[in-house]
Amino acid sequence: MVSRQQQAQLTRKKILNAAMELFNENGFDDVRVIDIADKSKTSKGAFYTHFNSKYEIFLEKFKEIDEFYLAFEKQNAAIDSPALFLERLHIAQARYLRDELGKDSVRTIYMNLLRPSEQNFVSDPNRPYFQIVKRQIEKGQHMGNFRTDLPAESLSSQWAKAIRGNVYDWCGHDIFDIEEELKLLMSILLAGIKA
Amino acid sequence: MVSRQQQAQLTRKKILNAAMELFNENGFDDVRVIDIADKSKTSKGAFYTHFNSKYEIFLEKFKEIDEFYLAFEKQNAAIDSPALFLERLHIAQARYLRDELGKDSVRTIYMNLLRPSEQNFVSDPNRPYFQIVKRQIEKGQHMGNFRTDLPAESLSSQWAKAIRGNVYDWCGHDIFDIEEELKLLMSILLAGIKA
DNA sequence: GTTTTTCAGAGACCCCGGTCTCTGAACACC
DNA sequence: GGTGTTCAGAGACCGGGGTCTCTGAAAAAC
Repeated sequence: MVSRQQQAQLTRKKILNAAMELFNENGFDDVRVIDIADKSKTSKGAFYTHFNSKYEIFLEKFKEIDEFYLAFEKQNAAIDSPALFLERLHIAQARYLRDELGKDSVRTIYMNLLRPSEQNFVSDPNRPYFQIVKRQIEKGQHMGNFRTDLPAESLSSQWAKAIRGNVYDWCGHDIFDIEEELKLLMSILLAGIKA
Repeated sequence: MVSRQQQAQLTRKKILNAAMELFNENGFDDVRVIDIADKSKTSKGAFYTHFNSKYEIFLEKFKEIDEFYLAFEKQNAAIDSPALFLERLHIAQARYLRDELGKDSVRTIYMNLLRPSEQNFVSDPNRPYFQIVKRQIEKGQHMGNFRTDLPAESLSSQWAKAIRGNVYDWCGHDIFDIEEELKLLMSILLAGIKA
């Protein structure tokens, strides 16, 4: 017989796999916790011993977005202009949200981030995204391209908020292409942080 | 006996009043539909003949925000500089959200705006807020203060989105003062739309 | 080896938003 | 006034997220 710990880890994995498949097939709202329990041949009890909520397990899907950012930074280290880097980064981000994750998933995340219990991982300043943006803005300041009346810290957090507004609007609407709108927004933001 | 219509209107009003009191006392999440029915001496059936959801009745509270914008515009018609006008408008808005509505209510609205069924009244371009912002930006363009490579329509909608990002972040966090953050954000946005 | 403790997990249960059905009074028509 | 029709409203019911309790096997204690 396997140890209790091993068994538990296996159960966790079965639940996670079943959930991912179901979310991909049907979207967050149309998957019930009981469906996940059935598909993974476990139970609600098992589900809630391993995850705190249906939303929490959904979030697992998004852990990889940080890898996306880190990969982007590595691949584009050669870009010298911070403005250009930021532009490319965010266009890639917009495409990732639109084409990889999908509007519905992003909507689910943005909704649940406002639940009182959740702490907002999206705007956690330790995430790679922030670090990357901040580094680029610092770089731009040192190069004399960006204004220095505000610290890089402030500029980057304001930048990120504005971007989040774009994402929020996009995922709450039926229409409008996130990439096109993003370009407009960035043309204002970039002009706003230039020296 | 009163007419059926009169009776219905009275019921509607009783429900609305009870709901407003309860929401103010306990906040959206801690008020159940059955509480509203009980307090108004009606029933769930009555509630749902007059309102489509618990959220819909909550929104009634916010209809007045449009009056706030119109009142602001009337009172500040003397401000000649569009940049100054926009700054004052949004600071007043931030205070209104923070002090009149409260973070929790704003959070509830921003959450529910992402429900698939809702159409987003917050970013409806016909609302007074947009009209006001757009008019100021047009004015600034005519005065030669603001850039004209993008139409006022675009500039104002990007502006509004960035502002929404600020509100979204604020109501999803425990900390951070919306007014102070807004000033930082606007210092970037204004610089970004200047000629 | 036997007894005690722990703990993953099954599933009955609770809670609450929203729906459905049924009732009785107001209205329309004669 | 009598008869059929409409519709506001009462409240049973449903669906689904999340909780509680109980069980039986693994781990610990002896």
